[in-house]
Amino acid sequence: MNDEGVVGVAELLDRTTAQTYASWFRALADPTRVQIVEYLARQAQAMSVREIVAAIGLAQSTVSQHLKILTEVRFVLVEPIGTARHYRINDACVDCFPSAADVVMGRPAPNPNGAC
Amino acid sequence: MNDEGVVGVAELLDRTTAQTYASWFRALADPTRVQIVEYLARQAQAMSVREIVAAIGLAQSTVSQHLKILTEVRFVLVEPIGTARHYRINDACVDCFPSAADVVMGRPAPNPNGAC
DNA sequence: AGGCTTAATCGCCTATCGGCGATGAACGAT
DNA sequence: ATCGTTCATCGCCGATAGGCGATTAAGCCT
Repeated sequence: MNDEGVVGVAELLDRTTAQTYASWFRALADPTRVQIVEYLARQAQAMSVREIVAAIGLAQSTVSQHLKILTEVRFVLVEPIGTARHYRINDACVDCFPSAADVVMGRPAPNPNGAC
Repeated sequence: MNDEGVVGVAELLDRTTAQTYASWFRALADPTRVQIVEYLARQAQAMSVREIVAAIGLAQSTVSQHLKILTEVRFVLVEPIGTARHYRINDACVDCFPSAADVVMGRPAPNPNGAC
């Protein structure tokens, strides 16, 4: 038995789109980053790294690394204030964050490196 | 300078909830799994592993591993048919897949191991 | 200038991930 | 009983991720 009994020929979702989706989801695929995002969202103003470190309870270098990942997908925004840097949630990116339904419908993924 | 100039005291999102969120997002944090999900969603009936392997173009063991990860969060469902196993999308899980807004609002995460 | 604070970066370590081929279990057909 | 098919699992490998401490750079304040 070796036929090609495929129903719909069904091209695969192109790899680039799949990778873009994956990079979005990877940003929230770590519990620490989930905590950081939820924490930042609950703050009225932008927070310094020192404050975030105090809240999260991990080393400053670790938190800094997570913040870098989150800013790379524009999930959080930075504003330099003197020697400090203030981080805050990017509400636009929260809105355009893809859903599973987007994946399932094969919708084009929002570009994490461009404007949301 | 060492005061606690925090605005809202702001408890951290509990680690268990954060981990549940992370495991949801991790399921779609790989481009191959995104392709598998999108492919399955576009099929009328459930597909055998052999068919999925043919579509994806990776080794059978690799695809099998990805399917295991996707079934663990109930993202896809399995039905054994003789010696084969037929996989299909779990529409309920697609619907309850968390959004970034859910994380930001600190909503309780849907349980990936229970019913969706 | 010198010292303090803040935060990014570097190097290291361990754990996990994603790929593979090989093996083996389960089942249908002969 | 034996063979073929289907698929999960195992062991291996290189690459990546996540944690840490130490270092470095950049501002501020005396």
